[in-house]
Amino acid sequence: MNLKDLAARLGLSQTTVSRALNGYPEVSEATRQRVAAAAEKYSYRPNTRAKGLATGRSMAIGHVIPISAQHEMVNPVFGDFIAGAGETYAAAGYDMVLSLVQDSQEERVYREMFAKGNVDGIVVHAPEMQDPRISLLQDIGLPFAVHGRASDVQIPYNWLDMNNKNAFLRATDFLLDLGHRRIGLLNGLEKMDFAHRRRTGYVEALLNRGIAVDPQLMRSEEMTENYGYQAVRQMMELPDPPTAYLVSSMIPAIGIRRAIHDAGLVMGRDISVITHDDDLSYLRNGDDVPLFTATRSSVREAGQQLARILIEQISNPQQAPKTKLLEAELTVGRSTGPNLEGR
Amino acid sequence: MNLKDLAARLGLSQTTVSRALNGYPEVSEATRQRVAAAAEKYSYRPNTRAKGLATGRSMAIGHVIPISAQHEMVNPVFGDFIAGAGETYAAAGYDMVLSLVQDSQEERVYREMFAKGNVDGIVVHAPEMQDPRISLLQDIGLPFAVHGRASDVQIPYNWLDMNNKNAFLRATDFLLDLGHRRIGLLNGLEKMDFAHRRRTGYVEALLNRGIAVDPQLMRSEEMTENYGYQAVRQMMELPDPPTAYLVSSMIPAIGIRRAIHDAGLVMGRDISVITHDDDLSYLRNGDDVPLFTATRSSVREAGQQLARILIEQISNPQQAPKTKLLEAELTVGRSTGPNLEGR
DNA sequence: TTCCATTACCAAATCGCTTTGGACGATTTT
DNA sequence: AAAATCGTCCAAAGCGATTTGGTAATGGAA
Repeated sequence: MNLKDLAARLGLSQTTVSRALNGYPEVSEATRQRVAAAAEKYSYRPNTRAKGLATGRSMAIGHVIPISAQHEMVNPVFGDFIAGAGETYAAAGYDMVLSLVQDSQEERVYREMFAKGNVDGIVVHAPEMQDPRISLLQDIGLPFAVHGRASDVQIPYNWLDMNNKNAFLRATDFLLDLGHRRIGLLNGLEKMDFAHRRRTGYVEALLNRGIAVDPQLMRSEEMTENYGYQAVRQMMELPDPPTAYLVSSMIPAIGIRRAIHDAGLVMGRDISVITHDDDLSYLRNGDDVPLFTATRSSVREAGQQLARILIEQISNPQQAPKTKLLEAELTVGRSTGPNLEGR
Repeated sequence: MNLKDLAARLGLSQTTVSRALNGYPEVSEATRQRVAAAAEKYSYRPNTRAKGLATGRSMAIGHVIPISAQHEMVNPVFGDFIAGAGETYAAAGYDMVLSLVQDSQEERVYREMFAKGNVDGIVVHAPEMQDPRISLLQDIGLPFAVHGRASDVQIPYNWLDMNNKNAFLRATDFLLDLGHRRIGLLNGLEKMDFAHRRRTGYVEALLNRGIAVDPQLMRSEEMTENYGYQAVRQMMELPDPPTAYLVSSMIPAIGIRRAIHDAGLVMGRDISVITHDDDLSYLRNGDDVPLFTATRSSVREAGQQLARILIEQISNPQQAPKTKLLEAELTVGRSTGPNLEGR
């Protein structure tokens, strides 16, 4: 059933039917009702491509998920983020189109998306410190919003970020207050902007108390379970091993827990752990009492809000870019306790 | 840059330019070269919507991800699956469009997708035993392929599944061979087809050896870490607790490990665990030696292959449906050992 | 030399929608 | 009573591609 058929069946012109369905005023209330009823009856839905061609808009938003050539890893956070974004899109009538792209090909893909015109805007995932994608998108003039920020990019753009620095500063403070002085940092890849900010918070907290930063206690890798395990095993071998660890995600935190257990120690008593918790749906941090002490910020909510920002930008292109900084909350679980060693 | 402009710049008609770019024979080799060069120079890309309108195809494939209203959980497997599918789509020139939908709304969404015509085919995720989506899609005549199967649906359709029954039969046999007689099953939700098949394999293996099936040892829930933990804690309280567990995914397996540790026991010595492992990129089962004994089958590869099946079906609509059954491999890790109790 | 394929191109129709620029009575204003 | 306004509707022109149904020029066969 297309517009032509529907109009014919109603004895009206396509113009009138189209206007009736799209809420234009130059249609009498009576015929509007009649049209709506018929559209319902025949379950008429305007063809997306035709509508897009006529309006110049595609009612779709692109998410380009970078796949690093070396690791071929999909960020586990991603599922929940798009679940959040998807809710917002659905409510606003947008589709979501996904491209998984080798990071070397990203520029080409963005340009193509624009040229082919199959999205009205783009969400940029996993920004690096000096991310070339931002100025690229600015140049080609495709509306976009970034999940995170790029520290070294100065032009204004839409972003939504968690206050990474503050979260890790507070977490480090919390450990320091418990008497810990040797604190291991298991960060994400250092080129990622969030990892850089987290390290900054950690370092600042230490320096505030006059504690030297020991490079041996800082690691930076892709956040797998095994990374958490191996890194802690190794740090435990140090002459003066950490009594506490700060880690960027629940997944390596689970690896840390394994390493602690394997060493015959008890997490929260012998060794403290704080993790960042993205509040993933399948990896809840305990149901009643949180398992890990954690800085928590829902990535799903981030998805919802960022989608909203982008949609606003699209429907109002000359609007100034919007930004939003979410604060993580520190929830105390059973993975932290006072430093029992010496002093 | 659109076709009209490009044609004008070349002093050719739109027809000829279009034909040159799409490889039709009625264009001289010389002009084809000239057109290709100009297209490259101006980085011309045909507008997707216009092309789609003209050809009647959208070059996009829909993935409808069901979100259960109660749990609001995104299946963790999903990220890796679409990473696999995405590779195939990219190579074949298809886009991927995602809809996250409350499961109550699924029928409406499928019908709309068809009516609006914004996908050429659909991948059905997480089929249940008697899944109404399959006959629905058959009815509305939209090509589709299912990741998994629906036991109670008899009509032929495209699917790709892992041999769930056989995997769990072999895993159970493996535990029985090690002398275990009390084996707990931590399954996924029983309404899901895969969970039903896995239980069938488990039950069959037990019955083959004349061992009675104890309902107290079988659980069926959404596969979170906490589920694994709680279920095992509870089963440990039984008068005659299991000496081994079989679990449907790595995530609850991690919870099981935690429960075992918390009880002061050692996994692989005091209690054996076998998990199914979807080979998720961020949750590898150990780097060198597998941590868990596991039945493994790459969900990413499943994505690749299922996408290929669907694309074939789309480009050749009267072709008979294709099916593919993947066998899981049983890899022995450090989570299993002989039953030390009694006998 | 005439006729017929073949080659290489083009004008215009088409896909299904939105939107522009009227048209035509009925009502209100002057 | 004539003019202006308003409320409803419509025909036709886009949007940017593909595709149908041609035409003119060339070369070989009859």
